[in-house]
Amino acid sequence: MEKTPLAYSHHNHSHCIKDAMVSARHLCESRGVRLTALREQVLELIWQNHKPLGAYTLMEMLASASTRRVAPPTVYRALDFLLEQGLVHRINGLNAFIGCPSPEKKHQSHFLICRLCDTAVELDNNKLTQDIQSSAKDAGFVVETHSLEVMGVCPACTGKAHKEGRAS
Amino acid sequence: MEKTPLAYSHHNHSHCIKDAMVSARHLCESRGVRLTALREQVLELIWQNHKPLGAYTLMEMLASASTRRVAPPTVYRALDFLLEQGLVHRINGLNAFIGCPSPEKKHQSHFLICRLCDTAVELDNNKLTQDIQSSAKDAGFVVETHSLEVMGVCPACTGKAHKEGRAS
DNA sequence: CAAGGATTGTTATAGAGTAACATACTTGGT
DNA sequence: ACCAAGTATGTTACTCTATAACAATCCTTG
Repeated sequence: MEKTPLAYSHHNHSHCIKDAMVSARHLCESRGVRLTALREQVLELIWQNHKPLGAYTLMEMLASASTRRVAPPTVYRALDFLLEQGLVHRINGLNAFIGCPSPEKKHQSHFLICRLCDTAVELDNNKLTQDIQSSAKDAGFVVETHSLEVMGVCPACTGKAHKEGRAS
Repeated sequence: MEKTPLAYSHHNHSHCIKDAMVSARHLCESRGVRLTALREQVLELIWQNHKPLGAYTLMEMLASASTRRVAPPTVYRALDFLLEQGLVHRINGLNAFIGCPSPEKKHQSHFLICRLCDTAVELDNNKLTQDIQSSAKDAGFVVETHSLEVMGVCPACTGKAHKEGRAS
């Protein structure tokens, strides 16, 4: 327990959002792809907090933000774009999506997902990626992508549980 | 590339099935849980090959095997039981289920999933589990379970691709 | 054999994702 | 400025995955 990820502590989350939006705009510009109003809006909604959001939740958020009704393809197409550009990741175990904190560099996603508060933190652990690749290679397998999802309890929730334990 | 998993080579698959069924029966007996006819049938269907099967595919197989119609809850309940007992695993990335080759020992599931032939092989790599746990621990996270799904091309399909490459 | 729990059947519905086609918006060439 | 082609979005309908709720049936075990 050395460098606790930001998501686990109180922090000015508007910075997270702003940073994500700024780098998304830069990234899309430099790649010559269009970060349209809709895509930007979806990305911003996803970044509202550090918890993965389902496509249908996003759909409702979009709908309530704009009076008009929003159908599934609208949000799925935006998500497809954001996934392609590496701006968001999909968490298979939850059928949900979360913003990527480092979209500029291609990487495999490793997540710590808290059972209690739903917060999902992306690990940036290159050694793990290499361990996984070498494990697969030992079996003669050619790796293209991989996904690692770790379920458990985050440090913030562990702390709360301790306090409650003492109080009761 | 040392010990190629069995699933990648030609093998007498009836042995795989029989082994799985025998150990499932032993396991359930020793645990005092009931491996009913339905559950046994679902497990046997799952073991038809080394490819993950979706719940609805299993449903159709059940239906066509028994004239009567089979509804989703029937197969999902059997799958829930088999999952609880560790007799099958769920592959989140595919919404599919596959038999566990070593149900007697509790473990985290690591899969190599071939994009070309769909074969999914379970790795038995304790070191990887420990690496993942220590990575999570560094972030102050208490691990309960994890799932690792590696996508790519299996050695059998890599071989075929090479042959085709030469031929054309 | 009766009572209680576990298992399965049945109907309906929720949740996640996509196909197909219509409409609108950009953009580059003339 | 205008048109054509490509890109993006709207709309409708549908498929696939999974579960809720309740009824009927099947074990046990006293």
